Amino acid sequence: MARPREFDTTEVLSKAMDYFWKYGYEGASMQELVKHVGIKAQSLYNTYGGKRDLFFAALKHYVNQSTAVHTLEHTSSGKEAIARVFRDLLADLARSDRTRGCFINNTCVELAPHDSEIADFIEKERIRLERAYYLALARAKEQGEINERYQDLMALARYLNNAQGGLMVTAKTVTDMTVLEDIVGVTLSIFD
Amino acid sequence: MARPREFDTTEVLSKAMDYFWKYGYEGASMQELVKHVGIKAQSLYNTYGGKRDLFFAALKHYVNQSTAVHTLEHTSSGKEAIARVFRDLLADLARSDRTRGCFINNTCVELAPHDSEIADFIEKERIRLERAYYLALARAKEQGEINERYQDLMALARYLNNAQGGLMVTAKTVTDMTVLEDIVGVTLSIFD
DNA sequence: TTTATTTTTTAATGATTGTTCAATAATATG
DNA sequence: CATATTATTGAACAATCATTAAAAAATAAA
Repeated sequence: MARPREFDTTEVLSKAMDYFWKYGYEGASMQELVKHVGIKAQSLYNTYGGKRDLFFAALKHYVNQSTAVHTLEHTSSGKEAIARVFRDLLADLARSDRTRGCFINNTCVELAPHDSEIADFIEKERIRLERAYYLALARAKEQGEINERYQDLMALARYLNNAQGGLMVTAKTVTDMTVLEDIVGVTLSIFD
Repeated sequence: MARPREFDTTEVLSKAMDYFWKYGYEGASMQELVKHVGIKAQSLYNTYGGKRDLFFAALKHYVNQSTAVHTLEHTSSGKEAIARVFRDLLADLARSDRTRGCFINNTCVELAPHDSEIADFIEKERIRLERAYYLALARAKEQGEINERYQDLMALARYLNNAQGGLMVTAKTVTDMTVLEDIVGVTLSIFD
């Protein structure tokens, strides 16, 4: 009935995500982003709406392709699941560009204070990760992997979530991987 | 010899800090900032230089008026010094606007990847705080306040610094203070 | 009081911002 | 093939951006 789209929707979204992830919302200009994603401005506005809509879509795309929750849910040992999340994080930080940080955290810092809808989305993501940590901790407890002096598993989950978020911010300026390894080492020492 | 300045230099700088702290660098417009600080644009440019110069000056002003390092250095008990830093942090978060977060952390997220001079400044600040934590931990160790299974005091200092940074990011979306209290509780439980 | 120097004021600068207009091109269905 | 519908193209839009030009105002020293 009509002319078909010539680009892959999620491919362009992924490129837009890369750009916003690197430059943030205010730091990104649509004219530069247009060059980066490889389609013309009008096509972009037709398919995704305005800048904020595209940004929000990119943010949702980010959480869909992130792996922490999946790792926490699909590793049988609770303690090992948590350790693996942090191990994977360190491996990523050693491999890729550390300065990009976590897109969710970046957005939390930049936009959450000025966009309540995005703030709500981020808070729900935080709770989703918190729950995943909690369930892994509950499994760990059943398996006798939790030191008895820690009774409040929800507090532990929040603590781990916080450490993870902190790590992605700390990694933005730190060049020495030892710093990040030290942080993870002590963070996970509560299991010893 | 010449016409005297009609405004207080550090007073205006403090107002500029408030504005940049709230809106970030890219999110802040000079025309709005001018209204907020109460002097005309030309006076602003005469005294502080361009937008980035003013922002950098505001950031330096922020670290000069921050209290964590001072608290760590001027509390005799090392353990108590560290506990007090986190207690003060929680009190601040309960009292004032949580969404502002920490100006250094905000800037670390927004600008560190694109401005190496600012990244260097932030990294030096991180190291300064890390050292303050380390010295407090060394005092704590002398006073027998450190569990013997923790030998690497620098790793502990980095861990505490990371938890503090994470807390300021987490606080941006969290409305329930219990979450933040849980985080601090578990973070400091390594001393038990 | 005159002069030299600097601040303040008002208005404007060119560049860049996000977004859209108008025209052309490409498809599916009738 | 003709038509309806949507995608792409290239140029343009008003608004806002950081910054500054030019003139008036205020002071200290001569």
